[in-house]
Amino acid sequence: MLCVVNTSAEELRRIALQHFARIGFAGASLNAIAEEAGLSKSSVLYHYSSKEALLAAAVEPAVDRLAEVIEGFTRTGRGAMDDEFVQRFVDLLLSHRLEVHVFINQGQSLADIPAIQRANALIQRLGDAVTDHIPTVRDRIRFGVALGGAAYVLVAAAQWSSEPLDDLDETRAALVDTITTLLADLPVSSAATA
Amino acid sequence: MLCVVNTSAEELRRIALQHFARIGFAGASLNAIAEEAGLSKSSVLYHYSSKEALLAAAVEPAVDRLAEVIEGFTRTGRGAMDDEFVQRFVDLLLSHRLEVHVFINQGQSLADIPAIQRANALIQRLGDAVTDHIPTVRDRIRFGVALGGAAYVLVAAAQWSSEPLDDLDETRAALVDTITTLLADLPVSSAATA
DNA sequence: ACCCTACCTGTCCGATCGGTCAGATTCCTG
DNA sequence: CAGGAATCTGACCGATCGGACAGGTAGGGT
Repeated sequence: MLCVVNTSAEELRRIALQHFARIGFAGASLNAIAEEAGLSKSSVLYHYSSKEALLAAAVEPAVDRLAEVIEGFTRTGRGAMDDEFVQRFVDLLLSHRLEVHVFINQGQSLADIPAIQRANALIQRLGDAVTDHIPTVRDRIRFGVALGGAAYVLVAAAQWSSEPLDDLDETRAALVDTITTLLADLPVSSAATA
Repeated sequence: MLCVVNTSAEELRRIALQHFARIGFAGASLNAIAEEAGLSKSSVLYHYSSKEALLAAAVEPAVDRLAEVIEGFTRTGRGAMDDEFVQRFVDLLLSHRLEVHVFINQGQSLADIPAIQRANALIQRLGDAVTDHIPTVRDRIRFGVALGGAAYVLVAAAQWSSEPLDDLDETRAALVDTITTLLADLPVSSAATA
């Protein structure tokens, strides 16, 4: 026990996250995860008491970051739809795209897992805040396309392209630019492009 | 055999599609699908020879439509990024959002199924066409956010909201408007907003 | 009446699932 | 060196998976 953070546990978390994102939580098997990590299924269940615990450990850091971002948005009210929120959101996607992909696409079927439940509540809160501030269907869809599309692009890039993020800074800038463009006309984003 | 299209088979297709979209193909069980349809697992395997065949039947019509839309886009070349393509795409999403959700999010893990393979090839072809016509990373991401975001919004609406599409016409108009806005600056869409 | 087809079912099978447990191995610490 | 915690493993369990198979039932055409 020399390491502060166990290397096997951390590698398992990484591999498991890829499996959960690729074939879904229900479809992923502890055996396959263990095999890719060079361990046995028993060793996986030694580091994480259950499959659900493994999922929780895999997504929890991302949920914490999401909580910070969304809380920073809802706390300051409607004036918060500025460049800072967009940049925080894009950075969250860039550093935790697999986790976001998991609780975006499997959030409903995994609602009984506390960590996922927390993520669902956060997204729900963001949606409610948007619904309150943005009255028209058009603007609400614009908001959804902006944030959802950004999330999709990163996941799709990871799926269909061999080298998705070779130019990370340019990708980040392009995402911020795109979202800002879509949110510029929204009533809630008076200071967006200023 | 009075019906031209078997009612049980069609209802199974519908229910199975919901299960595949919600918990993934690997996680969905024939038992659960059969139970929701009021049948036994054996009856499911009578109408569809295997689980994969059920998936293929569930997504195949949507893949056919996708082929038409993408073929119409790539055939006419770069000038095709007009309102007509956007409208066709939005209509495809509105009428087949569950199917699109399936082969967008599980296309890689289900690549050995012919129908999914066909969908993957189509999306790949669309991506290649975009990559050829759109040189800069910024514009490519803009394109991905537009189409991916539109797909995401409909799926997310189905997941988080109880009544997602009460105002279908307005939703359609808003999606077309949003995508057109994002694609207006792209070099390939000279006739987009004209 | 007959059969034939469509439709549905229960039973059984091998494989795999997540999870438990007892024991082996390693490795730091005193 | 001794000992104890940390790590890892194989054997095993009940449950469930997709699928094969034989049989049962209802209806329509001859």
